[in-house]
Amino acid sequence: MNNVVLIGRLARDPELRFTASGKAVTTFSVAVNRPFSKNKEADFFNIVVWGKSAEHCANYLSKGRLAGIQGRLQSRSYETQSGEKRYVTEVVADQVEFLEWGNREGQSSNKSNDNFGSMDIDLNDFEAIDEDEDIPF
Amino acid sequence: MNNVVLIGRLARDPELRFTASGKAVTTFSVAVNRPFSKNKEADFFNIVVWGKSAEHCANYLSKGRLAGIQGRLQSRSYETQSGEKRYVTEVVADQVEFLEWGNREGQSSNKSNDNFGSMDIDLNDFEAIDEDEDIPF
Amino acid sequence: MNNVVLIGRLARDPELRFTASGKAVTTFSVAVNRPFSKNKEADFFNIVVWGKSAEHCANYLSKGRLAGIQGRLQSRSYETQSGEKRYVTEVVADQVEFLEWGNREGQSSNKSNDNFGSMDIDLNDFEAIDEDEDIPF
Amino acid sequence: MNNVVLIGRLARDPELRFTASGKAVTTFSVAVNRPFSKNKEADFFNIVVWGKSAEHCANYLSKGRLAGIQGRLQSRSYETQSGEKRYVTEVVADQVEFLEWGNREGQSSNKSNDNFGSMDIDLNDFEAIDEDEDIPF
DNA sequence: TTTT
DNA sequence: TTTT
Repeated sequence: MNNVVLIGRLARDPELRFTASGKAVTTFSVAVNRPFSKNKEADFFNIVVWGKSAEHCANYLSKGRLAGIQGRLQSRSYETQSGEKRYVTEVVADQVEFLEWGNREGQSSNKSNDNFGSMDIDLNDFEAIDEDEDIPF
Repeated sequence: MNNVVLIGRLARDPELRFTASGKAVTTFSVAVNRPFSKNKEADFFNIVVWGKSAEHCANYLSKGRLAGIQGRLQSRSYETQSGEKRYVTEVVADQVEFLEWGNREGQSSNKSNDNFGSMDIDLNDFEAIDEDEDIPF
Repeated sequence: MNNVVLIGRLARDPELRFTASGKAVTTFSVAVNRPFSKNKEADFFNIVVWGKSAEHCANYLSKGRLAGIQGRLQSRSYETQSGEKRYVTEVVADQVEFLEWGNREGQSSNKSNDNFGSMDIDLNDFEAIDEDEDIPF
Repeated sequence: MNNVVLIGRLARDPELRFTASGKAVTTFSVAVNRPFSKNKEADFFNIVVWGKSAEHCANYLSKGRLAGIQGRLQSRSYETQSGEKRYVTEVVADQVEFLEWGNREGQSSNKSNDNFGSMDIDLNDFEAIDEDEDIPF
């Protein structure tokens, strides 16, 4: 059992990449406010989304937008350029719910929690990443 | 371990009551849309909130508002007027997050996920309910 | 967002059925103890499991066994034989973790949280149910 | 909303410390097996428990024991001895359920999911830590 | 190294 | 730097 649910705002725009085999992966950071914290403290977590949902996130989310995330916690290790082993903990999302909508330029509108309509997203012009390459946080 | 997280819209206005000992309890029903369901199917659940959070919900939530709910699942039995025993399952909320704000009369604005400011709510004029009385769904 | 996690003991043996199209569905009831409750109160919930996991549950779980359940809450209505409409809330499990193992006759052993090995289950001799027929709680 | 549920085995014995003001804090690492992973991969997470529950964990958990953990995800930064800023993500547990019991020396027995009986733990002989001192992972 |  |  490994289950995480977060609601928070994107701390930066999502980044969409592709594995060598063409699988989409989107990463972003989310700020989750602590309840009852007057000084507006937040925790920041790295989110990884795969597949079709990755493309939705890249297309519909942007910095500042509110999102609900359900997934699992994952620990991963990588080598630093100086040869050190480092450990990170991130959330691999199974489901991302857009709790706020708006055009990229500005004002948001609330159609959240409705279900997706059709969408025409263009998935060209994105950098490819190697399969199994480390997530580039 | 007993943990539930829901995001949905209030299907009706919340109802605030008080136990004989003065403890606040708010109940409402929430509609949670099923993902990928074009025909906009939803599941409806009864939510129970106790204490200070009950008062917040009564004051800030209303029909149609979007809320995030974290709590535990509870099964409860009661006698129907004809003497039958009936079982209900409801969610007892530990935490309710207001994902949409607006004045009671109408247009909503998005200040969600901010922390509470001060509030002046008047808790008079509410019906009392007996302590341990069944939740009146 | 609609997410439930429970840990509890089976209140009765699981029941495996099949839809007309051959899809496996297992139902059982689980008792979840309330924390800090000396008098051993428990909440009882109905669990529905579909597909391959349904077969695993029917084969490896039995009354009294401890299980971890992750899934989503579902509300469903049905007509009683006297024509009344009744509502039930149940948990549709995405994942069931066997936290206790043992042969059906008796003593349990703890190999929980290991991953599944191969298994040879015989799926004959089960009653068929109609597709979309109401879950028979 | 910030909610995590894990079931896993302790990767090492828990460590109990106290803040300057006398508040108990226990830390441990938990191994959560990935489902369907034949090669027995696991994710490892650091858990922090405060207060009375911290004392229960220190007293009843040990390396290898199975536990269910419910809490929230927390990001924390600290300075490395060489002056670098480092970020860690850990789980602050609200609730720890002991899914396996046994005496410290050896064989485990399954009385999990029962509620606590009385306990006599001696909280002397533990190192104090400064209030707000970094959790010593 | 961050969101509102 | 890890559990069964």
